[in-house]
Amino acid sequence: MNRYNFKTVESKWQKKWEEDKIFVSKIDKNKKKFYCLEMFPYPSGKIHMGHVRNYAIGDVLSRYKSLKGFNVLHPMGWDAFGMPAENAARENNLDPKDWTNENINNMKTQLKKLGLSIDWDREISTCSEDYYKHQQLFFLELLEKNLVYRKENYVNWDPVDETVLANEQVIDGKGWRSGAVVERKKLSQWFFNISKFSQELLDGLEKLDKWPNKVKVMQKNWIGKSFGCEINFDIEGDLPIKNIKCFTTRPDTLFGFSFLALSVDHEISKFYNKNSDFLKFKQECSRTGTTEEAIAIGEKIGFKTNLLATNPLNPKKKVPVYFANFVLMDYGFGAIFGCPAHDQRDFDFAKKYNLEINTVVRPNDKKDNFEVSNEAYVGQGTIINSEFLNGLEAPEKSVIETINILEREKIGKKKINFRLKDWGVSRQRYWGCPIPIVYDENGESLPIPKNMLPVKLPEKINLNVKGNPLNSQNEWKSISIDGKKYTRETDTLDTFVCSSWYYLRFCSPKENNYGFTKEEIDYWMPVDQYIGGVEHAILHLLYSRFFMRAIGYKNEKFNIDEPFLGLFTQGMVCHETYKDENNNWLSPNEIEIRNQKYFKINEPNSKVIVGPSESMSKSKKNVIDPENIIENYGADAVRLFILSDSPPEKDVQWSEQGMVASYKFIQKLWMLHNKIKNLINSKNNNDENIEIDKFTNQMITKVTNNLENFNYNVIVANMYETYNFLNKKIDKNINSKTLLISYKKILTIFSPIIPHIANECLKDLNLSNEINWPIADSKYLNDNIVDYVIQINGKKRSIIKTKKDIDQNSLLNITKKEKNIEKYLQNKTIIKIIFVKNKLMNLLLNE
RNA sequence: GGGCGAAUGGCGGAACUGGUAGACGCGUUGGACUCAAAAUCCAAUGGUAGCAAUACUGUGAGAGUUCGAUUCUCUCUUUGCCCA
Repeated sequence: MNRYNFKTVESKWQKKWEEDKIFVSKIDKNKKKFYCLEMFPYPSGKIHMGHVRNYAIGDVLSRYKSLKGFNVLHPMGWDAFGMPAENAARENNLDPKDWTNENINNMKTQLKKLGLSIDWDREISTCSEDYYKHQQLFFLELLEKNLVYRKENYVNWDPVDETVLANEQVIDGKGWRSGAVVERKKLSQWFFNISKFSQELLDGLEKLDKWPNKVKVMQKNWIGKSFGCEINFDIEGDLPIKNIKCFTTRPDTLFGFSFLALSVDHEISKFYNKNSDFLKFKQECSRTGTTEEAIAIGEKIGFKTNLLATNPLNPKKKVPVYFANFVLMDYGFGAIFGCPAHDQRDFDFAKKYNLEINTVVRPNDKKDNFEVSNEAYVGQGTIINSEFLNGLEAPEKSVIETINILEREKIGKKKINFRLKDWGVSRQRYWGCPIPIVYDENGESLPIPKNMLPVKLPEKINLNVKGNPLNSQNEWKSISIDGKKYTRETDTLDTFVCSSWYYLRFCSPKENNYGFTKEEIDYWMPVDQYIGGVEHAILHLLYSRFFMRAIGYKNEKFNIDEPFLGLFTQGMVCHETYKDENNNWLSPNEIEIRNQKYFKINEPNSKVIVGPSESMSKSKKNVIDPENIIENYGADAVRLFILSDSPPEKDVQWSEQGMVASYKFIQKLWMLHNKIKNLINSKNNNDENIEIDKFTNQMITKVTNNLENFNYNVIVANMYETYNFLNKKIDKNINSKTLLISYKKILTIFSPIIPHIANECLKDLNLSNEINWPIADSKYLNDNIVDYVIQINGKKRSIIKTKKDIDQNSLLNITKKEKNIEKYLQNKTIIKIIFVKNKLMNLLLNE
């Protein structure tokens, strides 16, 4: 018997699958389709353990569905545009395209070594012209449908790098790379009108019953529908301003109105553009962040104007108007009415500027003379001090009632507000999809004629310039259309645009005229199971859901609204963290463990501080490279381990010991296989061994259920159980025919997890043809002997093996003779019997 | 601060619709093989008491519903994620 050589076996099968085009998918209308998609990777250079886990999960599902007879689409591609390529290219004086393509080749080789059942014929890369030219056409289509527009917007501007920063690139108000203080700058940018679909995107969530609830809740909160009212406040003062509009969700607290606050970007600010105090104030505001969090924590500051606002419900009352740093132009109308007693931000502001704090809601357990003191009261209660609103239940009834009054008096209007803002898609970067727009000499924008697409990205250009490298490409920038000269748009599209429709492209990867064909998406779409990290729970998924609606908008031929029928979010791969005595991170391969003590390798006196297990990251050095692991232990063992230790939706701890155990288990399977093979070849004709049939059929049921519910870690346990069972039984005399039939089924049900060795074993016994997912035979599922749990007063006292479907009295008679039960029954009477058929009998005795 | 989850041996985790808690793996301990070690194999392994049969106890804490609760309800504690 030879030792199992995973290297030869795995590469043999991977080669065979590729040569036989096993995973190449074609439309087959006689078969039910199954579209399994994992989030495609960014080609950073190497795969990491997170990829291994993600793709292992998807591969198990794909292989299972194939065996079940589905026509499976399981493609892979590359999210290949984006900043890392541009940065890496700049640092190493390379071309982003070369860098990216090299990484793709490298990662593809690595992925192939995992033995994934991927249809590589459908491979796509978002940075290839073949892909982005269709995206440019989509852009123009959306523009025609008025779903794309251009507007001025504030961005985080790094004055040293002369570049726009994403929010997460601003750290403590400074650029992540240059360290320069970030400024707010107004830039003209392109926007997708996602907010047009706010309500639809919210309603669509209801249908997604195969999505994790938490993701739906996150999306719902992100869309942030709120019910309220816009109110027009009359203004008096030294400016030609008659009124200001505010949005509020709490119009019922209007009698507590004590100031009106404006965003520094409010249109009224134009009257203060020459006021140096105001400009100074504005500067100060831009320093405190604009995130909602920064506003909640930060100090509330204001700039007082000479304007007065009138309370529409109480016209005698006039209150000051301020500019304030906690009012955002993005929300409502960039103006709020301040009610300090019932909003904490307003409260902080009022305290600072000595403004009135008028209580208008009391908690239900307080009296009408209740007054807010140390903090705003935002809970439920009853309206007080508000004339005709007094006594209303707040906020439910009082809000509706107040809106009715305001509408009747023509002071305000009911309004639904969404937190979801339009999607800014302009990026001042080179390595992205060019926006197919040109400008005439007046700066008016014009779409590029469709027959002039694609707008190709210029290649091999100098990236070591400040700002967007495309800006200095004068030759590329100038273009003539119908003899007239224009300048190209130099912004490129956010990479989220690329990933908003790639799943359509997988249906028609080679189609040249359009992003997809109707026939192909009608067959394959929607994605039946989408698998990826929860970090994309909001943006990527929301943008994709929007993009389908946008393509389908005013387009009768396209009627997909939800691209992903099922969603599964897998957990992260974690590892312990290590530091030396100087607080420097250490990587796991700088560590050795002896007698449960940690040292630096070859330094027995060194100190290593073991930190908590955290998700693998380069910065903490707690990274395990999949390439080495696959090399040392093989793909089957890695797949087995990465799926074994935790449920797929939860984080998993990487453990070297666990990895070794999985490797050893693969070896043990091979030894068991050889034992089984010998037995089968011995042509043993003993009586059929029912036990093995029973076990196999019950296992089929278990594994099938576990697959359907993503309990992949339990399937690994089922595999060990099966091994333990067979390893024990195999020494006895078993009918070789029965064994062969069961063994084939067993290998089949575990093959999605460990495809190489499973196929090798099947092949070794000439079982390779016609492999289908086995169906459990119900005659083996229902035992005619069952274990009855016998309880006395609710406590388990015995287990009785008996015939199935026995009646209560017969069971009671058997029970009474049971040795361990007799003693409990002495001198007691049974006052009640609870009898659960084929499960349990509980005897209640008097005391 | 708000929303959504989670809490089970030394560790990772099982337990179908309320019905044998701890499957399976890791680790640990003991044994076999070996001159020895590694590897492998066998056995034990929630806690307490006991030679044992067995008994008591036990799923973050406290209550409740129930013949019966890891599972359902309420309160609390800790913790994770998301939004702030």
